[in-house]
Amino acid sequence: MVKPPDDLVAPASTRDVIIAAALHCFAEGGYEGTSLNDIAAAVGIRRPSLLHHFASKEELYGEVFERILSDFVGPIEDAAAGTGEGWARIDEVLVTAFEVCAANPDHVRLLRREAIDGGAHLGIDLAAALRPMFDSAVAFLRREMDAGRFRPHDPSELLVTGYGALLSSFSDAPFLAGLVDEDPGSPVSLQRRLEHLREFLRTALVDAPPSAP
Amino acid sequence: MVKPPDDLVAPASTRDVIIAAALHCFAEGGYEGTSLNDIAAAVGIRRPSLLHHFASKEELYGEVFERILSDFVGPIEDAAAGTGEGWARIDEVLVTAFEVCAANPDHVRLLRREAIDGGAHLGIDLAAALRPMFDSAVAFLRREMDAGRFRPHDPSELLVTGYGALLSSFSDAPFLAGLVDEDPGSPVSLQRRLEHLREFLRTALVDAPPSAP
DNA sequence: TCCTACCGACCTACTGGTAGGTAGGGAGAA
DNA sequence: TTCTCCCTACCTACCAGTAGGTCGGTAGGA
Repeated sequence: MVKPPDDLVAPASTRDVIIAAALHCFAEGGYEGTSLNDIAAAVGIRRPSLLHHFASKEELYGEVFERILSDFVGPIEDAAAGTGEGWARIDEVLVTAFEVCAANPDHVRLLRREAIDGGAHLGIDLAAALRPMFDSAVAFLRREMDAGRFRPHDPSELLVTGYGALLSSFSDAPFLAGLVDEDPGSPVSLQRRLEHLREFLRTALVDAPPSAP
Repeated sequence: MVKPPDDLVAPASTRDVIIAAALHCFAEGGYEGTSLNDIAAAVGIRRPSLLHHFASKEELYGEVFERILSDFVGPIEDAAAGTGEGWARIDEVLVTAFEVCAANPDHVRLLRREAIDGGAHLGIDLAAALRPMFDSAVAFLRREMDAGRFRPHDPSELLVTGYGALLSSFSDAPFLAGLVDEDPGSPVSLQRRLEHLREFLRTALVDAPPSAP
């Protein structure tokens, strides 16, 4: 439970290696589709050794999710905690969120799996964890719309739309790769996707495009 | 493989009942998270009886997916096969797709699961099945943009965005229900969501809103 | 008399988890 | 220094439970 302070000294503790391997396996195959043997094999140890570090599969999954919330959702929350106004603020959060997603595709996939399973899978209440960020985003959007800086939309609908548009291109990447003749994870593809999302959202939100041809 | 003609006579053949139950179970728990016992219990028979109708779990899953493609993707393809022009055509497809999703939330969830798993899970190549529709949609969008009826966007990026925005609100419904204080499946909620998607897409695509206040 | 639909009993493989044991490193005492 | 003690990390062997799938048999309608 309590993290020992030797985390600072050890370069990569076995626990961390296990969590990283488990995150990848769970993202790949889901909770039910991943056996403790799979994870142990990825680490290079036997299952009982793995269970020496984590009391149960469920507990391991919980820690994996803590990791996701801290090093994936965290940076996005930080960016969202800014104080900017208007489109610039949205843009900053969008770019940050996109970069975090691009840097951690496994995180996105597992997050998505959890969302599909209801977000309250195993002692995890994803919605409750994300709700503060969601609510403040709604408040921000409403304020900006009232101030006339954004076109009027339903703020929470808008967020759901953005959420879906952003996450889907990462969580469904292997599928989408079969629709377009390109690796969605390639730099050029990512760059194009980000620019599209920014331009698309800006067009929908801001009254007049600043420099449309 | 070949559907027997007695489908026409029987009001609901055991096969169909099994497929329907399996679709629900798979949507709920995923392929790995669903046992044949679960499905058999939902139907009201024993596992061996179920395996009398389908040779294996994998074959059953395949037939479930055929069902999804035929009675879920099919109607959307039909709507997309129209000959309209400009926003009206997009709108028609969007509304149809939305209604199909709303009427078959299990289908959406299972489709989403499959997309996350890569779309080529068990002899199913989802991307290949959807690709013709996708390609013709890209061609349509490109044509309309070239004709100046839509703002310029990358057509395939636009489709991915729309795909994500539309499907996510259904596939992640149980999670999103925890973000907003409302059942996303309620009629009023669905209506608002659809109107938002239409308005949002129209704003982004069409140069000037036809009747903005 | 078949044939279809169904069932109980059984099989093997694998699941999460436990029991018990061992190698090795550090601390302390002689 | 060396012997002992203990603790951590890991192992093999095993457990009960459940997975998908097979076998042999039966009830009942055509």
